[in-house]
Amino acid sequence: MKIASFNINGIKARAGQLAEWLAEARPDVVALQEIKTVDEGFPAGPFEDLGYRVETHGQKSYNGVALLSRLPLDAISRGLPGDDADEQARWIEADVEGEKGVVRLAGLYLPNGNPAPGPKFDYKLAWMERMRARAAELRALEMPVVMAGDYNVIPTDDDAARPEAWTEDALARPESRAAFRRILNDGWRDGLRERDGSAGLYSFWDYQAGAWPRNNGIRIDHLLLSPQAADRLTGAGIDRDQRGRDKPSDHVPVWVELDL
DNA sequence: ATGGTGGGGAGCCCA
Repeated sequence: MKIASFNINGIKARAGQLAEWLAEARPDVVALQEIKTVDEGFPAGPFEDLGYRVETHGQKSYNGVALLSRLPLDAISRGLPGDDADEQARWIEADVEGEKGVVRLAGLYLPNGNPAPGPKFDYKLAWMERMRARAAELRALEMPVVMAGDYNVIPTDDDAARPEAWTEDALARPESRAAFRRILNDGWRDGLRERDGSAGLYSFWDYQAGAWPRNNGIRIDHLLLSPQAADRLTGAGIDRDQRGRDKPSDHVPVWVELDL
């Protein structure tokens, strides 16, 4: 089972590129972030034509996540538990039925948190603690679970071309890295790192200041695996070439392959 | 130090 994550930065602007990438890469299921539309505005047709079922958790203008799957989905749920007053659409879950077994998949768009310090940074850290609580519940299922998405966290200095430029940024501040490590330390594995190391592998290049031609990238899109998922890991990768296309997202797809 | 580029959707907010 090939599971991917892709922050498409606006599905309406990216439907064509996404459909072409799906036809080439043929992931079984994709977690999308920043669809930036309400559910009714999501252009599902092109993806359904490619055999994908579309499940959205949308929001007007900002955020919004979705799952696209050509395998059966079950037990779909929307929203990160732990704060009924939180209206930001950043979390969606489903069971994905593979040939050899079921994977619980969470697609997530973790808050950016800039400027830090400030209320947005406080929201990010509080959201990460809520995520940690949900992750603990998922891990207790003792089944293959994948949490895939834009984490907006640069885990270590190896995950940035210019780490010194990010030291004060919400993506790399010690509090953000510590919160990410706390989740990992509860028993999750970083799929990209697990496979063949990840130093110098990036998933995001800013639109500004020539970040892409200079390869001034960062790795902030991650797939965290429960132990039962990690035991089935057979491959992982980043589809870096997508960043060089016309009108690209500032993120590229990241993926893992599981024997399931 | 500053400003540089995008998406969404209608004047800025967000990244």
